[in-house]
Amino acid sequence: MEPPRTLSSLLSDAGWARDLAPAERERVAAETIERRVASGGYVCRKGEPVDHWIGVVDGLVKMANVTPEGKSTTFTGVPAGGWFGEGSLLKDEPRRYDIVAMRDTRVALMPRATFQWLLETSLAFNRYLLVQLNERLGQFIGMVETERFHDPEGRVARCLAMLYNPQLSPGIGARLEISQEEIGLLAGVSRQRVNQALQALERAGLLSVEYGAVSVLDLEGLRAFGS
DNA sequence: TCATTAAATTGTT
DNA sequence: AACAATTTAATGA
Repeated sequence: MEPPRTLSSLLSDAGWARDLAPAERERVAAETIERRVASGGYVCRKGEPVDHWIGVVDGLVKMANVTPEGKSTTFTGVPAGGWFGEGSLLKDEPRRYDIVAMRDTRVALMPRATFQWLLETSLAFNRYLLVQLNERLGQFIGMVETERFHDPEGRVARCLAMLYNPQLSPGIGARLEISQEEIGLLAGVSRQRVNQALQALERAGLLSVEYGAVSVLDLEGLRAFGS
């Protein structure tokens, strides 16, 4: 049923690659490499120089920051089909966050030079980055101005709305492969609470829960839930 | 292909 | 946190 996720499918499904000429697409594919990261491993670490724009071919990663005392704060997750790191790449600064694989994951590494070249030549690429930056900004503003942090339903709803973004991953269907435990790690909620919250959100008609996955039925409803 | 088993995930307490 | 129930994946005949 589900086609296997590959580097080439990630590149062909990506919204920013749609308008590329065949030759341009070939160049991107030739210069982008794939790397496996075991569950719990670092894709990249805070403070490292930024040499790549990174896409998630398969799996799930989280952007997090750990204090020396070991307390970790997770900012957001990136599912298969998502790209990240453009902020540090554009500003030419060291990596600001740790990127940790939440399960066995394959990532695509696009060299800085390729990124720059796309930035200068592709309108679709610029549009994609604009939408992505704006989308993130909106989500973080929502997090700041909302008081709903404390109830699990709001946190889970917000977390899923951030993960499932069809605007950034047009090829992705409504189905989001993620376990309730992983949602708990991202939302900062216990797995049990995630379970309860998902059932409540399902009753509200916003999503449907499946084994090892959830299907988003009403993205706007999810976003509005925490506000 | 089917039956059995192990592993992962879910739902409840 | 612990437990049972359910689903999926793996194995071998």
